[in-house]
Amino acid sequence: MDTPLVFSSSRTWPGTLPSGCERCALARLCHAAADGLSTAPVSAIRCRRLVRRGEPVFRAGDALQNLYELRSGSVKVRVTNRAGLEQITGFPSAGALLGVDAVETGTHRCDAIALEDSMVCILPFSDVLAKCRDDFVFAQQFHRLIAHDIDQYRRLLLTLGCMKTEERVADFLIGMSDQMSANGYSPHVFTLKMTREDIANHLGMKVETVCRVLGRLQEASLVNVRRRQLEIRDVEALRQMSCG
Amino acid sequence: MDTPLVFSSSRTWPGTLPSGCERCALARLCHAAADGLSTAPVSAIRCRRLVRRGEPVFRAGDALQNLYELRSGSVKVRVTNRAGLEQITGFPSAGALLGVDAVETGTHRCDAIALEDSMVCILPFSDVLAKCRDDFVFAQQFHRLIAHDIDQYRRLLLTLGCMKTEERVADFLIGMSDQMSANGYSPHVFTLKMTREDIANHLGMKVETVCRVLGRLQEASLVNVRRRQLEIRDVEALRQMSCG
DNA sequence: CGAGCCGTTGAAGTGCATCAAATGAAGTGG
DNA sequence: CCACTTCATTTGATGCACTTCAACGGCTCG
Repeated sequence: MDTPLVFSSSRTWPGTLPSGCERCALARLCHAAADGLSTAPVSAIRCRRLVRRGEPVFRAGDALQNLYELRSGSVKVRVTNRAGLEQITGFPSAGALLGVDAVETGTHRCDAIALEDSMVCILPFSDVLAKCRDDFVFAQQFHRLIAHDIDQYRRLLLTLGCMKTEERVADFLIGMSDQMSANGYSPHVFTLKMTREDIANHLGMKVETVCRVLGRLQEASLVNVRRRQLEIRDVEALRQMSCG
Repeated sequence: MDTPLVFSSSRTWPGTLPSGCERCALARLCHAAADGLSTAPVSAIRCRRLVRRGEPVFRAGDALQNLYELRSGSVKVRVTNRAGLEQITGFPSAGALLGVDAVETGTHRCDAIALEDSMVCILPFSDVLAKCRDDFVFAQQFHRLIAHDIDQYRRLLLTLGCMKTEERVADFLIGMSDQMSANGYSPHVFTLKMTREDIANHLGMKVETVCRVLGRLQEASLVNVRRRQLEIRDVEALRQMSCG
C-alpha cells in the first residue's frame, strides 16, 4: 500500500487531457488535478488495452489488479454461480468504470465480455487505493461510483422480481436510450450491441419472448426494430409501460 | 468530518464486552479495541433502540444518520421505485448490520421493517466514517461488510433471473437455514418470521405458489411445514434442488 | 370471543416457455 | 469472390407452470 503516486507509464499524456477523458470518472486520478483538491499531479494510467469482441476484460475469480475505464465500445457484465447459472447484470458502454464489483473482496465476481472491439484505460487498483487514502474527496467520489453499480443492481432486482415481460423490455429500452443519451448519441435511434439472447438473459426471459415483445411494440408503433437497429418512436408510452 | 473519536455515550460499557457483542461486526468500533489494531479505545454506541413489530428501523429517503447493528429479532429489507413496485431484498437477523445501503449516497434506498420486536444498536455514521479515516484496517473490514450486502444482491439476481419456483423456494430455505446456523440456532428446525406474502415477494412469486411449492416439498418429505414452523428433513436434496 | 389477517386448497385461465422450422446475416475456406 | 457453414433472428404451434379468482379454516390479538 506504499506504492508511489507517480508511475512510469508506458504512455504519459501531455498537458492537455487526451480526447475522451472529459467524461471519465477517474480523470482526476489519471491526470494532473486541475481543481486544487488533489494532493499531487499523478498519471496513473499504465496503458490502454484493446479488447476484441467476445474477449474478456476480466473474469470472475480473477484477482483484482486493475480497474478499467471503458473508453469506447461496450461490454456485457455477467455473474455466475457454481451451478452454472448466468445472469447478465448490465451492458456498460463508453464512460463506464469496470471492475468495481471486485473492490470489496479483492476478487472479481463477474465476467466482463466485450460486445464489440473496445478500448479500456487500465487503472492499477493499488493507485486508486493510495489516492483514496490521501484524498478524502476523491475517496468519496469513488464511493459514489460504487454506489451507481449497486443502484443498478437494485433496479434490476425490481425488474426481475416484479415486472411482466412487456414492462421489462420497455424498461430495458428506456435504459439503453438513456445510456445513449448520456454518451452524446441520439436517444431515439441507435443500434443494440448485444444479441437477443443476451437481452433475454438480462431480463430473465427467453429469446423468442424478447422477439415477440419487440414485435408487439413495433405493431403498436412504439418502436421500429430491424435486427439490431432500433428506433424509439414513442418514448413516453414506453416510459409509462415500464412502470415509471 | 472532524468529529472527535471518543463520545459521551448515554451508556458506556464496562471493561468486558456486553453479552451478544462477540459476533458484532463493529464491536471494534463500539468498544475498546483488544487486538491492538485500533488507534484508540472508543465507545461509539449512543444507545440501543427497541423497534416494535411492523415499525421501521429506517425508511427509503431518510438521510443516513446511523448504521444499526441488529442485536435480536429480524427485519425485512425492501426496495421500492416511484411506480410503487416493491421488492424485498432480504430478511436479516441478529448480528446483521443494517443501513449500509445508504453508505454510498448518504440516503437510505431501502425500508427496513421489523418482523418482530427487535433490538438494534445505534452507530452514528459519522463515527464510523471517522474511524475509517484513522484506521485503515477497520476501513477494510467495513468494506467487507458492504461487500456482503452486494453479494446478496448478486445472488438474488441469479435467483430471480434464472430459477424456477421450486428452485427459488429451496434456495430460500437453504439460505434461512444457513442464517439460523450462523446465529447458533438449529439449521434443521426453526420458525419463519415473515409472512408467505413476504416470501413470495422476495422470490418473485405469488403467495399461492409459495404455499403449493411448500406443500410439494412436504409431500416429497424434504421438509415439514406447519404454518411458520419449519423442519428441514433433507438438506442435501434441497441444496441439490436449489442449483448448487 | 369475534374480527381480521394469514395460510391453504381448488378450479380455471393465460402468459410465457418449449419445440420446431424457415429465413437472413455473417463469417470461413477454397 | 463465391459456396458453404454457422450463428442470429423471427415466426408458428403446442404445452405447461404459474397466476388469477374464489372460498374456507385456523391463528392471533385486541
